[in-house]
Amino acid sequence: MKWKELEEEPCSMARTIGVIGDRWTLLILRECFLRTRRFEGFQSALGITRHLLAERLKKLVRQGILRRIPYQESPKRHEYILTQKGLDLYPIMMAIVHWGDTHMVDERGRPLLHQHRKCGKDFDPVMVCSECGEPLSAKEVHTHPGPGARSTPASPPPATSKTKARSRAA
Amino acid sequence: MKWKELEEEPCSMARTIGVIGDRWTLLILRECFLRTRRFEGFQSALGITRHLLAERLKKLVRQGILRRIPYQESPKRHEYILTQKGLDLYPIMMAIVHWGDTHMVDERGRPLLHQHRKCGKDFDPVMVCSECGEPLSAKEVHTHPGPGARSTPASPPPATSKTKARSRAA
DNA sequence: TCTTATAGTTCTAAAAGAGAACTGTCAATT
DNA sequence: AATTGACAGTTCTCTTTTAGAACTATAAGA
Repeated sequence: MKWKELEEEPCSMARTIGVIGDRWTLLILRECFLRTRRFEGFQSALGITRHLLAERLKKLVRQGILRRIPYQESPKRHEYILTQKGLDLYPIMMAIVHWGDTHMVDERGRPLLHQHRKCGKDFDPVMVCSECGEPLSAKEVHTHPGPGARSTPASPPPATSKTKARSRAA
Repeated sequence: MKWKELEEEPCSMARTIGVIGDRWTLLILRECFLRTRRFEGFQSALGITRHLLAERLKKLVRQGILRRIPYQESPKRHEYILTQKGLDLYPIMMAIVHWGDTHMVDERGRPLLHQHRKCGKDFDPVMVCSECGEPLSAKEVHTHPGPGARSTPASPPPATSKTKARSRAA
C-alpha cells in the first residue's frame, strides 16, 4: 500500500495515518511540541538519519503541518514551526503520551509530567464528549455513516479498480 | 533505529510509538474498534498482506493489546479481541479520527459520525485537563521532568553506548 | 588558513514490505 | 469418494524504505 492511497480513503483515520502514521514523523512532531525548530536540533535529539529527516520535514511542510521560516540570510537558514493545523495534533500527542504513562512506564515512574498553566496542577488528559462533557470509552460510542461515507445506499461504489481492500470508513 | 530501542527510551511517547507507531498496526486497531475479530476479516477489510497481518497480530498479542481466544476446535480457530490495555487506546484513535475530520475531509464531509450513547448526541472528542476540566491546548501546558526522567541532577547518564540520540524525555 | 556550525545531498548495504502462491484442517457439496 | 470452499496462516521472490556514513556548500570565528 502506498501512502498516497491512504490519504484518499474515505476514512479520517486512514487519511491522518497517511500523514503522520510513521514513527519518525511522530517523533519529529514530539520534538516540535518540545520546541525544537531546527534541522540539527531534530537530528541530534532523535538520531534520525539526515536523509530521512530532510524528507519527513519536507512532507510535513507540504501537508501544512510545519511552516519553513527563514531566520537568517547568508547562509540561508530556516526554522520549522508548527502551523495551527500542526498545533491541532496536540490531543493526539497527549493521548499517546498518556497511554504510555499508563501502560509502559517502569518502576521509576513517568519520564515527564504536564502542568496546566490555567489551574497550576499536574494533570492527565481526559477525553470527553463535546455535548455532555462526560469521559468517553469505546463501548459507549456508536459509529454510523456520515455524509462522506463511501457507499450511499442509492449508488454503490464504482468497483474501485485495483485496491483489494473492501473500503471501510471511520 | 530498531523498534526495541524505542520501547526502552525514557519517553512515554517513544515507547507507545514502539508498540503502535506504524500504519498497519494503527489500521488493524481501527478494525478492532469496529468489531473485526478474525484473520480473514482484517485481511479483506484492509488489503494488508497476510504475512504482515500475521506478524502484526502476533506483536499486538505479545504486547497485551489483543488476546487470542479460541472460538472453535477442529480446526482450531481463534479470534483477536481487545484487552483493557487495548481498549485504553480509544482516546488515541478518537484523537486521530477527529484531527482527520477537522483537517482532511473533502467536500462530502465526514465519513463516519460518532454518537454518545449516554447523551444520545453526535459528538466530537474534546481533550480536557483532569484537574480543572478545561479544554487543553499545547500552549497552556508546561512539561517538566518526572520521577522516570533519564538524567537526575545527582547522577549524569552513563554515556549511553552507541545510540547517538541525546535522549529526550516526554 | 583551519575549524566549527548549519542544512542539507549522495552513496551503498541492510531491513521491511508487497504480491502471489502454497500448506493444512475440516465441513459441505457433487 | 473426490472436489470445493472457508479459514488461518507460512513461504517465496522482488521492490521499496531505512540505516549509516561520507560528502557539499556557505559563512563566521580563532
